[in-house]
Amino acid sequence: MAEVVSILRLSLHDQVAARLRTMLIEGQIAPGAKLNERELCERLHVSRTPLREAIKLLGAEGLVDLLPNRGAVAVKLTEADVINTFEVLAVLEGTSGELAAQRITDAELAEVRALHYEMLACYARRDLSGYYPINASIHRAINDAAKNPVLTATYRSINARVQSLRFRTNQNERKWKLAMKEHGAMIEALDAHDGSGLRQILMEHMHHKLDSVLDLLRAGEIYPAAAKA
Amino acid sequence: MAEVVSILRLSLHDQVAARLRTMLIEGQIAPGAKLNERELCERLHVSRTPLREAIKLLGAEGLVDLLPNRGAVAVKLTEADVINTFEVLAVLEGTSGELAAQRITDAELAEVRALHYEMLACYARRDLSGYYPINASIHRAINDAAKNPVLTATYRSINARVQSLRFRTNQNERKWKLAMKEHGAMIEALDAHDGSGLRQILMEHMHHKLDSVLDLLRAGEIYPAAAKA
DNA sequence: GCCGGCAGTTTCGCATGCAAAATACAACAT
DNA sequence: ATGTTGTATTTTGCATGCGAAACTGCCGGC
Repeated sequence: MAEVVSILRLSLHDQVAARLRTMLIEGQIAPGAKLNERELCERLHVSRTPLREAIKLLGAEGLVDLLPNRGAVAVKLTEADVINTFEVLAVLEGTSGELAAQRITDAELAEVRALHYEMLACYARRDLSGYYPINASIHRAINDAAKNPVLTATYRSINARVQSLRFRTNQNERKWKLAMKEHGAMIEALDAHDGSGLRQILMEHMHHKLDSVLDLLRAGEIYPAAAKA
Repeated sequence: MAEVVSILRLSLHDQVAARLRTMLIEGQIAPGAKLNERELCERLHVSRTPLREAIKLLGAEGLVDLLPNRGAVAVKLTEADVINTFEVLAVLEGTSGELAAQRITDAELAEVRALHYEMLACYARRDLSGYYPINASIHRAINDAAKNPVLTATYRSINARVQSLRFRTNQNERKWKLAMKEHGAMIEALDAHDGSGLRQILMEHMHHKLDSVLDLLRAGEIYPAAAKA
């Protein structure tokens, strides 16, 4: 009945996986919640086969836990999980930076710089909703400049697991200002093609982000009692 | 009719995935080969549903390429793919070492040392088939000592993609000797809890391994014409 | 002689049906 | 009242069926 958008140049299970991923990241499916097949079938207007295939995919991506004969639940990260995940993310992000500083082209650098200024504009206006996507674009651009698809894919996949948390951290003024300072240093390091410098900056940047996320977690704003399913 | 081993405490699609993974890694399914559903169904004595779910999983793991409406093919890594993969692996392995040096317990260290001597014994006898699993155990032990399950899982997953290549590199004497020397340095670094030192050693170790694999690739012993599907 | 279109066959993707496992609930015994 | 057990319902897992897309070989046109 509803508007069935039918750009069927993508296989159904991929579309389903994408929708579920969004729902998980945006918290429409709460952490720890059970993924009921029948219910999701109705909500997404698909049959169980493609849905099950999509769920298997998300399981491999680490967004849901697959319990044998008991279905799937949205992962509920413990504090330790978050710390471990960020530990890996920091390394990957740092590596991206190191390689990007060595391999970035002038055109790419110009684009990163442009995005940087756009982001500063949002910061000046304290426009959070404009800020987020631009910030993400910058990090993606650096990642791309590293010219290593394996690295990019790995980072994306692991990042997706904590994206729902990162999504919700509302910058306080002090941290936001610090982040902007760090971003300025990133541009300088890229300019100088200073790999190890950029590496350091990005790893620190990620550690600060971890702090924000942990604050949020400890405040219990995500879910009251943190215990892994 | 055949002996259907039925330790059905594991879901079928997981068993299928495990078997396929082994077949891919050991080269029973050649790189670039098409995975025919019906054929595999018969060979593995399962129906298409669990098989398809398993294939989706391997797709997410990066062991097969999923072509929409055209099934799946075993990945055929180009030289660039291999280089990119090892670039990431080197970083992850290096990070494992860095963290392990900081976090390893005395008991774990003792075990690594024991494995190290076992490996040296195999080297002295030039016993390759004994050498490989012990070598793998050492790297796994270091990985575990890093106490970061996310890191371990990520490493495992990416490593699986090139495992089939690593499997086949037959050490020449010079490289083998060098590897032993590096392994000695690893133990020293672990002993000294020298994180950045171990990190360096492991990254170099991986780069040497990359060289071996690339030699093999260029010699065309894996597949004649290297071209990604 | 070569290229483009057209059936036949194969292979894939999705829907559905059925059986087994897990869960929920209730009645019973202690 | 509580713990236990037996039963009903839900939910998952696997098999199969059907429609559609892609590959094969062939024929005719240029």
